[in-house]
Amino acid sequence: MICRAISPPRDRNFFLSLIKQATTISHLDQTHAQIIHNNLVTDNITITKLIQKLLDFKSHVRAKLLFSNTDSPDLFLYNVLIKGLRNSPFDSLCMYRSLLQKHGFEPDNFTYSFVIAALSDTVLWNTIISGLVKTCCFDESLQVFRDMVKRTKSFDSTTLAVVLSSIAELLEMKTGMMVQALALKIGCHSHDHVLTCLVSLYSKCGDIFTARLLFNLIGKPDLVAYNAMISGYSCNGETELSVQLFQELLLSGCKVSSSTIVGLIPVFYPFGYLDLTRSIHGFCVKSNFLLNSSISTALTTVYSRLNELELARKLFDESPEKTLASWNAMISGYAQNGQTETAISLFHEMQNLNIQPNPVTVTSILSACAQLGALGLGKWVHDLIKKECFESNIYVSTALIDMYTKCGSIDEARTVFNSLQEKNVVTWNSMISGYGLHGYGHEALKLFDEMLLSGISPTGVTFVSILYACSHAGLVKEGERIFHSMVSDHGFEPNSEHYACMVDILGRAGKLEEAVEFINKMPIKPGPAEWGALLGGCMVHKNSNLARLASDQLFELDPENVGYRVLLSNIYSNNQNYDRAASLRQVVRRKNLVKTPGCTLIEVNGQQHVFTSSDRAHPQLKGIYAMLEKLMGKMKDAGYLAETVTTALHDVEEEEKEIMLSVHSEKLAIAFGLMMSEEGGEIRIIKNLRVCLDCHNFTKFVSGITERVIIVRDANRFHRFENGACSCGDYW
DNA sequence: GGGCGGTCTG
Repeated sequence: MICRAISPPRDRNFFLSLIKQATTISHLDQTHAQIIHNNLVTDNITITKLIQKLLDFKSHVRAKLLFSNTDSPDLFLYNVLIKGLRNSPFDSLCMYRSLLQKHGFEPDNFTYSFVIAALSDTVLWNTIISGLVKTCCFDESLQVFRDMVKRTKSFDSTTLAVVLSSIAELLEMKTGMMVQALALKIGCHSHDHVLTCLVSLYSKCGDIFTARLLFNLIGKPDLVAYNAMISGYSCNGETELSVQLFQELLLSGCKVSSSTIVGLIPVFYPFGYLDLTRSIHGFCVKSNFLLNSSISTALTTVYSRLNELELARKLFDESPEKTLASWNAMISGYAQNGQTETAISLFHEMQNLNIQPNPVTVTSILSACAQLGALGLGKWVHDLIKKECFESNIYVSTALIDMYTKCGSIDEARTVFNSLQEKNVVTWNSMISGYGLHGYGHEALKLFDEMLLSGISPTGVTFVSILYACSHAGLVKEGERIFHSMVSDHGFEPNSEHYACMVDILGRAGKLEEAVEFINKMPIKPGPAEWGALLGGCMVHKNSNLARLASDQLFELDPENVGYRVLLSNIYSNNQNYDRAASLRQVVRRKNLVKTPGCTLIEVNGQQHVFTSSDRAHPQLKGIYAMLEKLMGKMKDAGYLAETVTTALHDVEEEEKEIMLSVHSEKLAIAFGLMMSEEGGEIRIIKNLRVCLDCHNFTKFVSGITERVIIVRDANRFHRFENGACSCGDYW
């Protein structure tokens, strides 16, 4: 077609006018062919005009191709290209760089104005957005992006890729899909890096199916794309597929990177891939990947989650370059597995090495303090948080609330709660369960309503917390109302924990028959939690027949658990059924089941003291026993009778029982607390088991006689003793 | 263009 149009040789002006008049790309094609025919391709003026016209027609690819075939481009041609490519700022900047590097031209004022025009359109915006993403200001980066879309239409694939990674962090699937639509609109949806970001976004939002479809659209996935997909499978619990893709990558002969391994390590639920973790570990040893701190941190984490703390610690100790994340992984590993003292001592070690903690570190330490009841250390950490300005971090403030409620300072917790600008569902849950722990059922219910009003959706945990609060405050009607609203208003399918809470509510309130009926009507098979709750209710209300029913189920479901046998034995003793009580204890002994020994902790001047039953080890023992004797004398005058019958495990002589009871660990701790504190000061103790009836009674008397407030945290809740009464209303 | 560490129930 083109050949037919070729005419005899013409001069440059002729072609310039042809170019100027061209109204379609095909006109330009014809003109281009004639220029080639007339050997005018080396004429910069003609070629420049041609390129300019191509750029006017937005045919950037053709313009760039023509330019790359130009032997000696001059400054003017460069300027034309930089200006014409301003809507593809990346290309525009590439031209500018090539101008400086390849040809050594001095750019003129026009060059600069064109570069700046390109920059202000897109690159400047992209730089700001990616800067925000790099500093984890994801919300702000989205705001800037929205601004950019509003003010200029010139976002490019780089913008979208950066924004998508931000959206993936925020898990805003809907926004992500809108950006995906924009990508389709401007024709960069099929760009590999955009697709890779989309794979990552869909994986993080849990839609692994779509993620895989998008991955399949990438023609020849590079390592980064593979890494996104491998880690996507892994964090969605598709461990086998993750490993499969990893093997595929290895077979393709590709050299994997540290990111590949980090993504592959199964740190997410479901746990239990110990063998796989060991083989990844082995692979890392062979390929020297353990020198990489990210990999050794990820392995430390997964071993911790598998309860393999020794393996985790070995990795941590052998890691040549410990980052803050390595320390945090190890500390949280200990804290989450209940090795709270080790967590704290590792924290102190870190401090001695002058390594500054970050919000992640203090969150774990606060969790350890909460479990331990270490109020002194918790307050010290709170000061540190204020000093370092970590208060705005939602994890930190939530952990702080949890620490204060579990250390008995519910008012402090509420102060922190009120001061927060941002609260998520976990924050609300912590405060609600805190009120439950302290027996403040009505406050918990009020807070629950406030939470719904503020637009936060409750989770399963919220309902456990609120039902638990109802149970500990004897709020049967309210509990039943919440349970029903959970199903009908919030569309939740109750799980075993929720059913157990309801059994607990009914059982504690003495509605034992109703509780049994409730269990029988459950749509799922009742487990240890439900029967255990029933047994607890039977103990409070001294019903040995139903206790028998519950324990038969429990012994079958959980034969190794001693607690249930002890509970049943207490119920028998209580009904003077000493034979049965004794035979149960025989079973415990014969089966070599170990009863958790009771112990009580008290903090004096920031130092923790632990007492066990009939403790003989404490250096101030003499004083403690003297104090105890003095108290007993005064209490007997006031009408105290040891609750031997209901509490003791053994059918021994009355006097002997009394001696046994008198040395329960909480009594020792209270006596010690009285000795060590100022007149009128509060005493706080923490017990690992549920407080027994006698100790509860004892503490009520002590609070009356000594005019002290005594706060006791037991395995279930808080008791605040004041003027001879307890905040639980003898209901626990 | 991708990766590791943190809060709430029983």
